[in-house]
Order: sequence, then structure tokens, then C-alpha cells
Amino acid sequence: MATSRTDPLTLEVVELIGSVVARYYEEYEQAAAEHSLTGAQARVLRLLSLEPLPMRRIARKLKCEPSNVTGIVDRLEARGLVERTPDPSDRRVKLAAPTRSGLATAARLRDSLDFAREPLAELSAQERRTLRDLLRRMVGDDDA
Amino acid sequence: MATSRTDPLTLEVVELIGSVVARYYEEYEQAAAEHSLTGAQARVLRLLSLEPLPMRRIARKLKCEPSNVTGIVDRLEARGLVERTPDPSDRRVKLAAPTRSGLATAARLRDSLDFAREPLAELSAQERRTLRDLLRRMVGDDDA
DNA sequence: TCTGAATATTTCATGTTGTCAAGCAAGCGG
DNA sequence: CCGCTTGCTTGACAACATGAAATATTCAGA
Repeated sequence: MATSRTDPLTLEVVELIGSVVARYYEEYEQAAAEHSLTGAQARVLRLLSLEPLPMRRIARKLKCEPSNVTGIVDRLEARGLVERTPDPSDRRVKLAAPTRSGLATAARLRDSLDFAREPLAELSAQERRTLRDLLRRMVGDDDA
Repeated sequence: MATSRTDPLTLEVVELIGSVVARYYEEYEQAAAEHSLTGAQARVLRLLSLEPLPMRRIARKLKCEPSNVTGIVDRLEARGLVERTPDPSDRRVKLAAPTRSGLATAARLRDSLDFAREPLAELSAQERRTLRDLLRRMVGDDDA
């Protein structure tokens, strides 16, 4: 493998990615907190704002146990941001869907996620295209 | 501001960064778990492997309350990975330093953090340099 | 059709992380 | 010496996370 662990260039890129991750994560939590949400609640609400989902699919997306999702959706439901509705095609399943208020909160949350937008302003359109292409190749064709 | 929220290029880059963050975070937790550590414990151990630090400085680095650090260091200390030693120059301060075993664990942890190394193999040296330069400018001159 | 395995969700017990308020010990400026 | 600040810990509490067990439903096969 050409990419040795001790290659200084690679190490610096890894380090930089670590910085980006730390910063993004922190700002995400902060944006969530401004709407009185925890990070986990914000992630679930964002997911559901794209599409209502059964509990187990939320767990798969979050890569956590379904029993954990129960509590998070409980808290979102208690705040009127999310509703559980039965799935007509399978009575075992409960679909979680955002309420009108939940959708509004999700939209405001999206707007306050300035992280990558602001530092991206440093880059020209051409540079952003370059960055996009490099990131695309790094991330690969993962479909989560 | 030229970088409108609805600019599709910027949106895609933000989305990609989100993917990178999710993946990095997940792999970090997983690498930590392979050494029976939580993510927070791994982060503290990594910090201390660079340099012993007083509790309050760990809290600053982790951006959390000092009272939280007490518990994390307690658990690392209970496993013999970290020691608290008094600071001779200020008897209020306790320095947390890795033990020999803690240093070894930190090194193994570092080795298993393949994340950015592996997808980075997709990129040529020139491309990695380009990526490094773009990321540097995004991250800015933050000294944490 | 009946039975048994598999699936979807919840509940419970437990541990870690996080906050905040309060407390204690040690430094520091008057 | 006194009072203020600083560094750390403790205690109470909430959220998140896991794993095991309980419940309800579906589904495949005898």
C-alpha cells in the first residue's frame, strides 16, 4: 500500500479531517441546542423531515439499537415534534413522522447549520468544485 | 454573501462533509470499542499521550465541564491507563498523565484509526496536496 | 389450520457522558 | 489576615446507549 501510516502528507490530511469533524460536530450540537434539542434528537428529526420511517429504520440510520430510538422518539413526541402512526400494511410497525411543528423546527435547524457554508465562503466556485470531487471519491458510493 | 444557502454546489459539499463526519465519527467509536474504550475515553487518552495535562485543560480541549472530566479520568485511572499526579508548582492542580500501559493503548488506537488513510488511498499525492490545502483554508488558523 | 420461528417495538436494568450547583482546598491581592 | 478567585471533586439529574426479556404480529411450513 503506497499510503503508509507515516507519510507526512497523509497524516496532515487525516489531522485536518479530524479538525473538520470536531468543528462540524460541535456546531451541530450547538445549533440543536439553540432549538432546545439534543444532537441525537436533531438527527432523528432531520431524518424524519425527509421521510417518515419505522423505528427500526431510524435505528439502522443512526447505527444504534432500536430500544434506544424508542426513548429519543418518545422525547420528540412529548414535545409535539413527531408522531407515531401505525403502519397499515404491518401492524407490528410504527411509523414516526414529523408534525407540522416538527417540520418547521427541522427547517429552522437546517438554516442554522452554517458550518460548512461559512468556511466554504473562503473558497472560490472552482475550488468548491474541486473539493466536491475529491470528497465524492473519498466517500465513495456508499448508500446508507 | 455570495455563498447562498440554496447554491447547489455548496449544498452538495456540505452534504459530503456531513458524510465524512458521520463516517469518521463512527469509525473512531468503533476503533475505541475494539480497545474496550468509549469515544470520550479514547479522546482523552490520545490527548494525554501527546502531553500530560491538568484536568481543566482537558475540559477546555474537549469543550465540556471539568466535572465531566473527573469521571472520564476516574475510569481511565481505574483501568490503569492514566495516573493523576500533583503539580508541584500549584497544589490545587492535578496533572493527568498516561501510564506505560496507557501509552501503549494510545499507540495501538492510533494505528487502528484507518479511516482517512484508507479512502485517501483513492487519491494521488497531488490530489492529497490539493485536498490538504483546501482543508487548511477551511479550518483556518484555529489553535485549539 | 396450527405451530413455531422470525420480526418490530417496548420495557427494564445498567453504565457512560453531560450539565449545573455546591463544596473544599489552595493561591493571591489587598 | 481576609476575601476573591481558581482547580477539582461531589451529588443530583437528564440523555443516550447497550443488552436481555416481554409482547404483539407476521410468516413459513407441517
